[in-house]
Amino acid sequence: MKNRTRQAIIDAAIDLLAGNPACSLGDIAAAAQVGRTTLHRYFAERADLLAAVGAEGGERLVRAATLADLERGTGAEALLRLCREYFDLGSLLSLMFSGQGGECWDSQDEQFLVRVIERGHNDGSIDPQLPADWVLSLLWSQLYAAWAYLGERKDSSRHQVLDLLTRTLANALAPGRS
Amino acid sequence: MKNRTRQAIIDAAIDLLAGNPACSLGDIAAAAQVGRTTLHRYFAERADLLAAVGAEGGERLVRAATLADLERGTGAEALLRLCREYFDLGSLLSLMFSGQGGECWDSQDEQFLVRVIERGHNDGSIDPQLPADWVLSLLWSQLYAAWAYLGERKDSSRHQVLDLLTRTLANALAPGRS
DNA sequence: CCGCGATGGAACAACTGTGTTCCACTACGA
DNA sequence: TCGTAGTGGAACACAGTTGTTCCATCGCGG
Repeated sequence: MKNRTRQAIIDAAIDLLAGNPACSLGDIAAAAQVGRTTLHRYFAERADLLAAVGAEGGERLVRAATLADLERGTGAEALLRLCREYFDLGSLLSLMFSGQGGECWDSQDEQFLVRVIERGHNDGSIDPQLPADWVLSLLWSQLYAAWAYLGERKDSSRHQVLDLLTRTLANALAPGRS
Repeated sequence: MKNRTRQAIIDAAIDLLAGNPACSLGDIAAAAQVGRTTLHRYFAERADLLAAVGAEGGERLVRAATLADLERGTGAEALLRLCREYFDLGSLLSLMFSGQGGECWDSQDEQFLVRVIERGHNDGSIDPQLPADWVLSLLWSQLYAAWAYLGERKDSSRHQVLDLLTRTLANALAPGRS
């Protein structure tokens, strides 16, 4: 099963690189339960593996965005649905946030999200005083915070943390009560 | 001026480590406009430099917390003042957030902040449904987001970004409008 | 049973970062 | 002028990572 092995390597790479972007290929190979030789057989250079990880990450992001059905409801509702889908991406979040997210983040996708936020500006569900790119920064940083929070405190359930995340994010984006 | 050199090295280390926690000592020495030999003369091992950076970071954090005068006003007001002070710490934020913040983060300081947040729970300025440690995660993640946002978009002024940060953080912490 | 694809291990050279030693240079005060 | 503290450069050995080559092993279908 060639694809099997390839996928195992990419999955392990995502997990390890999320925690330590400078981790060695030997560590990744070990985590994937694969010899370092085999890893090099699939990805000749480190850069090749990073590219594959970036591509995989990009796919997962697009898939999550599709699942979120961003056209439906108000801008804020769509963004919160996206937030829930992204939260399920797990350690990929750390990789996008701390690592070189530029590798897999398509500016086309970003433009799409900006339009969703602007929809929220117009329908009154997102404070128009918050620029769209600031809202995106906020989304990513809170996603990362929630993921890290879940990792540190094993006693809180995934659902509880997701609830905190959506509550604070929704509040942060809501227009003032004036 | 021995202290002069030492401080230049630490400052350069904070700036460079914030961007790349795995950067080489040679890079840090160059950024500090100091020979690598001199760097090793002040900090025999890499760990020694990291410890000094941690100590410096801890001092700056405590100083910022003191300036914020956390005993005054409601819990939320105190936290927002702290946020403003922390924002001025600049690249140190990245180091605390992405890097091994555990090096300089004193659990005693953390307990103090937890009490401030609990004060906010009691005086009605912070949503009691948000656990104190989640509020802290939120504070750090939004601080980091704001700092990164400012770094990417040189056209937005420090004041504008700080305004966005305090607005969204204040909203996120506010109790529900029910 | 044989061949073949996939794999893992061992060994290697090249490179980078680290820590050390030694020597030369400069500034400054006695 | 001399001595000394602070510094920088060159060179070295050492360790870890990387990329490569070669060979041995395992499973499976012909």
